[in-house]
Amino acid sequence: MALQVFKEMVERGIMPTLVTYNIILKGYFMTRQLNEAWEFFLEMKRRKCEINVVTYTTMIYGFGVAGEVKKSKRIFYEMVGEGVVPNVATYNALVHVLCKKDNVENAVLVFEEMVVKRFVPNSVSYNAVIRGFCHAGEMERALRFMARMEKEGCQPNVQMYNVVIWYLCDAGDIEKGLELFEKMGDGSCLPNLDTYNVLISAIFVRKKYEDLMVAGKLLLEMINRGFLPRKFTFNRVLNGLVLTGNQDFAREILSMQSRCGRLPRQLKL
DNA sequence: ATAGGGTTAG
Repeated sequence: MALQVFKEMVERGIMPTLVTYNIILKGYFMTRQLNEAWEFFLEMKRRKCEINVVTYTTMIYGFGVAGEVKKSKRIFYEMVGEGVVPNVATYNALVHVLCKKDNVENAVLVFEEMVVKRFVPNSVSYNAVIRGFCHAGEMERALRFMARMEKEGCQPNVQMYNVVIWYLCDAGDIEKGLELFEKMGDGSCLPNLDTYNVLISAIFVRKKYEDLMVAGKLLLEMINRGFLPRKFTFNRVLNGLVLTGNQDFAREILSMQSRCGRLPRQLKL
């Protein structure tokens, strides 16, 4: 369809620019037509297009996410050889690809190479590596990178916090998850509904009686901050409190219902 | 102008 329009453009004498070509190239990757993408790239070269950093970044990312890491790397080096200078987006694409389809160690090498070459990593760069560490179960290094990110003036966003908190809890370390959660409170990044759901759910995965008061505290806090818990979450925490002998706390949370318009229907105490 | 991130919970 896009190609149809492209043809029409040419027929009507509108000359496609490099931007046109780059968009079409990305289209091939989005429809997983790798061979067509490669052929189109060669055609661009044949037509003496001034292939730029966007073209190469599209190629590196496109082949990489499709699992063709070697090709991705080869294109990166070819680009440098052709005198096209990579930028932060190019490095980010490669780092992302290595995290997802290769391994974190190689991704970190590229990340550090980027820093050595005086490129300033941005939140996208940190996001990729931190997720890579989480996925590899390297939570200590994920946390260290998060600290480094902040030190460099990149404030992690809620989604970033949620991911790391989730992986910490998933590794059974709810304490570390809560620690990170507390850090959000005094920063410029406030927890959202997902943050609370992730933490409360983790408490029910671990099933420790002592944790239930924490779950209750979180539920109360989220309601106070205007986040509406799902019926499932609400009932489950209240049930848990009752079963662990914390009726008073359960009642206190229930009394919130009068103040908040439409809390989920409560259970009978 | 076009490229790089993101879903984690019953």
